[in-house]
Amino acid sequence: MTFSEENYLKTIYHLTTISESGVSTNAIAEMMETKASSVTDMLKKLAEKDLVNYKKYQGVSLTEKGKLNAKMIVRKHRLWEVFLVDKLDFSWDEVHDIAEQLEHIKSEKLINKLDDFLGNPTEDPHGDPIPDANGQIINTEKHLLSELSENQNGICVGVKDTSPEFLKYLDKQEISLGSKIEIMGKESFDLSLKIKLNGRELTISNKIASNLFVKVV
Amino acid sequence: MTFSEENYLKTIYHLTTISESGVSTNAIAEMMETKASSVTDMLKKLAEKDLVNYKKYQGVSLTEKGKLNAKMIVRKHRLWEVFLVDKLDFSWDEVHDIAEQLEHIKSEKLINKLDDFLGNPTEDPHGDPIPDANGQIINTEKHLLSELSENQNGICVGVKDTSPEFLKYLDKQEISLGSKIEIMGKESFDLSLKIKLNGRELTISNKIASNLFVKVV
DNA sequence: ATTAAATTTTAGGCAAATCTAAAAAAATTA
DNA sequence: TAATTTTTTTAGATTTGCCTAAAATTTAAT
Repeated sequence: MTFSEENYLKTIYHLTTISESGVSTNAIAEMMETKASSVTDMLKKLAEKDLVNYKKYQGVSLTEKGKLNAKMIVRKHRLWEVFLVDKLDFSWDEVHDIAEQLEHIKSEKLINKLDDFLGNPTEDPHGDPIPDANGQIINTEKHLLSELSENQNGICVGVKDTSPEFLKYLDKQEISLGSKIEIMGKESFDLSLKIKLNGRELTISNKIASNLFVKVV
Repeated sequence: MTFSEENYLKTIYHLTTISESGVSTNAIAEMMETKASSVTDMLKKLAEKDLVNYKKYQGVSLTEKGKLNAKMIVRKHRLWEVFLVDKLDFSWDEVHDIAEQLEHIKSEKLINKLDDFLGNPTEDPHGDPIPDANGQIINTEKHLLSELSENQNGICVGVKDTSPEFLKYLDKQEISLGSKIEIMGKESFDLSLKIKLNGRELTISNKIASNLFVKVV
C-alpha cells in the first residue's frame, strides 16, 4: 500500500468513527485538503483493491479488510506518539506531525516490539485508544467535562481538540492526562466552571470544558 | 527532498567513500538496481539543486551541501539501527531494511532527541561511525583481520560485508563488536587463521577474516 | 589511428497522484 | 414538479520517477 492510499484509508476511518454512516467525497477532500476529483480517483483504486465499498454518487465505507488496515495505521500512529512523549520527552502538542510520518513505516515486527518496549499502552498521549495487534480497541467510557454537574468528580482521560494551541493552554494550567478534577460550581450565565485541580481552585470557560474528556469517578 | 533524491544522495556518498574519485552513472545504477537512464535524469535534478557537481559523461561528485545532506541521512540510518538493536532487541542482521525506511523521517529535533536517548553513540551495530549533528565523523583506525600477522591482537570493531548471511555466521560463532581476537597462527596455504576468541580456539577462513574489521591492540 | 565495445545521454512513453474545467447526478427550494 | 444549487464524476493536463530503444560520447583494442 502506498502512503497516499494509507492516508485516504485513515481519513475514511476517522470520518466513519465520527458520523458512523457512509462518508462523502467532499468530506474526505476537505479533511485531506485536496480536491474532490482526486478523491474520486483514489476511491476507485481502493475499491479495486477491496478496501472500500464504493458506488458512484453514493458515498463510501470501509470493508472489513479496509477497516483492519486503517486500524493498523492508527495503531502505529498512536504507539509512535507514546514513544515520542514517554521516551524522547516530546510534549503532547509536538508529536502529531512526526507520528504522521512514522505511521507509514512498514514492519509488523517493529511495531509489535515497539508496543512491548512501551509496556503495551492502551492509550496515546491525548487519551485516544490504541488498537492492539489484532485491531481490538478498548474504549473507556468518557464524557465531556462540560457535561458533568456540580459536585461530580472526573479524571482527565483525553482531549477532543488536539491543536497545539489547546494543548499548550492545558500545559500552562497544568492539566494533563490523569489529572483529577472536582466540579466546585457551574456559572449558569456562561457555563464556565469553577474546578479544583491538584488542590488548587481555578475557573475554566465552557469552551475549554467541552474539549476535555473525563472519566467520571 | 524526496525519498528518491535522498536515496541517490546516500548512494553517491557511499560510492565516494569507497573509491574517493568521481562516481560513474553505471555504478550508481548498479548499486540502486535501476537503469542508467534513470540515474542521468536524477543527476540533472540534483545538479539543479546544487547537491552534486555533474558534467555530462564526466561522472558526478557531491557538493558540500550534498555531502552534508548525505551525512545526515547516514546519521539517521545508523542512529535508528542503534535504537532497533539496543532498545527493541533486534539482532544486527535484521535492522538494515527497517532503518532504510526510518532514515527518511524528517525532523531534526527527533533525531537529536533520539541521539541523546541512545547516549550519543559513535558507532552503529555494525561498527560504522555515526556522524554527529554537524556531520562530524570520528574514525577509529581499523584493519581487516586478514591483514594482521601471527601473535597480533585485535578487538572486533566492524564488518565489511553486512549481509544477513555473514552476520548470522558471526552470531553463531559468537563473534560480536568488542570481541577480543588473538591470532594464534596463519596457514600459508589457504590463509586461514587459528584464533583465540573468548578463551576458546577456533579456525576461520580467509574469506571471513577479510570481512572483519579490528582495532589493533 | 581506426574500429569495436562499453558507457552515458537523449527521446519518447508509462503509471501514480494530483489539478482544473466541464459534465452528470442528486439534493434542495420555490 | 420544475428550477436551481450542490455534490460528484469525467476528461484532459501536469509532475515525478521510472522504463526502453536509439543516439552520442568515451574508452579500449587491434
